[in-house]
Amino acid sequence: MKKCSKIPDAAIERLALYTRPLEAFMESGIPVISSEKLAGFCCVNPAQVRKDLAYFGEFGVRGVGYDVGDLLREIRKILATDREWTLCIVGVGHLGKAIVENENFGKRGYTFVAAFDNDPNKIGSILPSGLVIEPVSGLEQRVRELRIQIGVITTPPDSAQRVADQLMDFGLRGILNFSPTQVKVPEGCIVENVDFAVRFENLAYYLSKVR
Amino acid sequence: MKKCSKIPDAAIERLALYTRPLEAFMESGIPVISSEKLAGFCCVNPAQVRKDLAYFGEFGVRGVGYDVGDLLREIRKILATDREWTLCIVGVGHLGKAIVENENFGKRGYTFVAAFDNDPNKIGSILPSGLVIEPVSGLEQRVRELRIQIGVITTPPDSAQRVADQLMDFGLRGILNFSPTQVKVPEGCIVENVDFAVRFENLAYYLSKVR
DNA sequence: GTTTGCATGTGCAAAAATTCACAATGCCCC
DNA sequence: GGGGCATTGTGAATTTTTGCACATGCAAAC
Repeated sequence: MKKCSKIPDAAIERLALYTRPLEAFMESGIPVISSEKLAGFCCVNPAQVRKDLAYFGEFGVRGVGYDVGDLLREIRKILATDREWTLCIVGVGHLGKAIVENENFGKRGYTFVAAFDNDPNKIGSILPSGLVIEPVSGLEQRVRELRIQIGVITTPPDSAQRVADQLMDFGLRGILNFSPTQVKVPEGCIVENVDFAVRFENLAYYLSKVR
Repeated sequence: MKKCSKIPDAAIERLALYTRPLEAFMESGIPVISSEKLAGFCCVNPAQVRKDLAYFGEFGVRGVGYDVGDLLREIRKILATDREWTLCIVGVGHLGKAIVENENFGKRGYTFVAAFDNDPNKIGSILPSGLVIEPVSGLEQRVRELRIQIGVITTPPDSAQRVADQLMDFGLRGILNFSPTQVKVPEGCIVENVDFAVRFENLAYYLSKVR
């Protein structure tokens, strides 16, 4: 196992990707998988799979492959998705609601414990999941008392940075920003900006090239 | 201008990113921007900005910078987002609805012309945008008659690939897949898989490293 | 018209990521 | 219990991407 070498961001990204087919194999009762097969499902090179895993340890058996259950457990340990994370969401528009309700999220144990919005018409109403929409003014108190670790931002872009700054002030360290702005955070905090209109723009580019 | 050199995917991704601050400058009436400033807003290296643009032409003025309006127009031309694209969505759950209604999408001229679902309770109901939910059985006819170019998949993961295959059969070439499976498409078709639980998993990883 | 200043565009070097290719090694079968 | 098979783990080669550093060229000032 390598120790000090820096691990590429892309490797972490792929690690998450690998879990998807692994989960499916788990359900189908397939006990063992080779790097070649797994790579096939994820459209990557088999050596890539092995190298990505090698950053963190030796999880396979030579001549055999990887035990599906073990590997899944190991990857979850690496990604730290084997523990409970408490999230809150700020901005309960269509997208915000969809994310809170998303079973893909929920199934993986990312639990939203609070939802905030500034719209007086929304405050007090109850989401299908049972969460009550609270005013943003209560952010500080709630973040602290619920020990919220991750803030998901689904506000309009012009409030995104402000909300992020607030959340950070209140002691939270991780942000998932869905608004189409690059939110910046100080050293020691982490932000993932996920502007998925960008994906559409890429698609448009590549589509305009073919044919 | 380089001609035959292959353009990195990451460059295309960043091009889309650059438009965000550019749009903001546009609104604020800032007429000209330097690669350094723009890079700052996007958290990249100024040389990177210049190089990304250089793949496609010379858009700046030496000693001055880039005209905001011109550059925005040029990037949109490159990304092919200056033209109208007709989209449909398959799977109108929370996420599907959020995407159709998303103003960030709508604002950029990506118009959904049809929405499909298999749930009899949903079929016939009208989305806030005015779109009527149609049965998936009508997919072929509608894709052809509306000349739909891009399919957005927000079904559960186990139907994603099947839906993609159908869409492709019906002549569509581009797919934006939001379900947590890697959808595969034949040569000449393009798919963007956007599994945003992956972003959460990355966040969890990096959060577990700090402190 | 000439000079000065400044930001672009780009060749080249450095760094990073990916892929190859093979030695290492555990399992299964005889 | 030993040999062969299959697949891992990994050093080295390759490819790709990024960043530096500076020559280039435009504009504005004088």
